[in-house]
Amino acid sequence: MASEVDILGMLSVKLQNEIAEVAQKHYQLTPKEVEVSVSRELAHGDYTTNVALKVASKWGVLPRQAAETILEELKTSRFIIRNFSKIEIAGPGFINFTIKPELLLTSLPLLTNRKERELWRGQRVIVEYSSPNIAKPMHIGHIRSTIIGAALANIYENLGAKVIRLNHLGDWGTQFGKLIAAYKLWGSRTAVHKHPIEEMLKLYVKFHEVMKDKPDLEKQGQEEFRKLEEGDRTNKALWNWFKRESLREFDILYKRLGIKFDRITGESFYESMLKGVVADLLKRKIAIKNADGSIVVHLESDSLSPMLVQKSDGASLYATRELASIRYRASHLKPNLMLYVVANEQALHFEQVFATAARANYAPHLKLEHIKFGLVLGEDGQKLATREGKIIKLDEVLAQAILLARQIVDKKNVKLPTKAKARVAEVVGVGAIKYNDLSQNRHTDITFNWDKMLSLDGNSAPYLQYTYVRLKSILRKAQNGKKSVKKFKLPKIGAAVLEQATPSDITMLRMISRYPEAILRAAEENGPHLLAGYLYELANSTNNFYQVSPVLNANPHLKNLRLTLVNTAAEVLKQGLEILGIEVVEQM
RNA sequence: GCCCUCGUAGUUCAAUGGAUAGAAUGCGAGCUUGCGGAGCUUGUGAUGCAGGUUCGAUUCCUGCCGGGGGCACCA
Repeated sequence: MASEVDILGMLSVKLQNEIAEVAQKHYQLTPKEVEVSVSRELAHGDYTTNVALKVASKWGVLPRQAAETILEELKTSRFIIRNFSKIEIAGPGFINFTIKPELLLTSLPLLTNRKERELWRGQRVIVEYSSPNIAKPMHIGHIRSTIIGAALANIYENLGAKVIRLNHLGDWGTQFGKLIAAYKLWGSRTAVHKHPIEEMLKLYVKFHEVMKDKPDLEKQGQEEFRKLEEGDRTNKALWNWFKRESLREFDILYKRLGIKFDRITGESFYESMLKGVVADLLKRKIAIKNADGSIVVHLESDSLSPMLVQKSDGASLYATRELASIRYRASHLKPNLMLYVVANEQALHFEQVFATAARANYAPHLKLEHIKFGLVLGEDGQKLATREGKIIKLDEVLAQAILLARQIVDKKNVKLPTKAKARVAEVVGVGAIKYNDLSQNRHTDITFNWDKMLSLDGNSAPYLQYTYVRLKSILRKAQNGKKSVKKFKLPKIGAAVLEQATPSDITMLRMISRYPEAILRAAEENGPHLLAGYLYELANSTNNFYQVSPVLNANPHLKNLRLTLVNTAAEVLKQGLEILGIEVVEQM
């Protein structure tokens, strides 16, 4: 668990070795029989590095007497004396080591410097996220992939990786045959041009409604897709147009959400490679051809159901395109890790695709990972289905959130210029929506709820943004109108000032110091909520801190210390929120 | 039937196998000096059931119950 990315990590690793050594010496155990695990946490208001000693199966947890023996020896160690202010046995199996605050103080300036923690330097990471279907509105279900994916991309980038952000559009497949068929039957060029996605969705929904009475319609849709895949001019032109119009609408949303991609390539990009993939799988007997002409990969030996890679009419499938994309990306983009940020409902699909890719060796030296997340369910707790037109549109949710934020700004900060108010409403509204998703474990299903989605109190983005604003306000006052905040340089502070520090100062110092660890853990678990949770705790300590500790009116030594804490906390909050894709403002 | 996933205060969510299971919200009680009350302090209240592994289980394993999703010509 411990990695040497920051002062805490370095101390933990050394401590681990130190204790293992002493334990071995006294109890003649081999290194394998000594297991030392390290955890770092803020416990009982006191920041300590906690070491749980577990010595093989011999005694189970370390007995008290053994712990005391080890403790006595450790107390004479120069390393311990230099770095820790307090050591004590704290319950069965636990020895608490309290790190000297001055060590944390000296490492403060390094915290916001990402060069200090580039564990992923030289690695290439592909993050595929958002990936909406063209011709359909982006609904509330797309928000999770978009926001979680963007945050993960930022997290890996912050750790030094070269990140490639991919938007793999759903722009190919039978659904477009259906849309083309529907357009040919009932479509109007002017209507589609006026409200592209809205109109295309209407056509798609109508197609499925009519299909209930006329099952033949389904075949018609499949036929149109087959023609599209064979290069039919009319169909291709229609498809291109649908795609253009859709992207135009998506861009507005992405801009508002502050989401960027390095490549927007869609499934159709791999169209020319599909036949090659199928032929390759057939040739190497990974896939077999059925009597009806369909081609399938049997995965029973991997305890998976078979995966179809070509339909009996010769058309391709989702899985075929996925395999082609893996093959292409592995050889052209050469990533070390590829993350698919896609809903849990596609778990089987990815297991099948990954298993097949492994057999065909399409992704050597490349780790493929499905970052799955729970669905956003309707207020009735049931799945939201596009086909039935039962959706909550993303742009409506955003508009609502911004509106609500605006009402609050108008009330809370009357003096702010109108332009600034609009900006605050935008940043707060969008931030609240994003944070709502990023602050919770991605695995659970979310039941959509307007009130919760639009909540601006408590554990929410506005709370963090507000904390940042308060800190900046203090810094502005501290520099007394001189220059910009950016140029404000804090004087050096010596360790001696810590003698005057209050518990609240030390808690702040310790909270701030945990920042690198939060980013690391978020990457390890592919869970942005771990970073969000940390930032919330930091904001919490901060609000408590300036409630009880005067900054500007403190004596000069304490004032310097506290200004340093305020400045660093503000910087960490800003940077941390930026990694999550949430903006801050200077006043709100 | 098989597979994935979830089950924690009234509600919405946390908790690398570790210490007294944390927050938010709701409801109750407080906070004029000092930098912004979108805040702070404080009370209230929870691990679906039954086994197993372990010194120790919300966490890992097995079974059951319950919610959601998926299981070849949709994506």
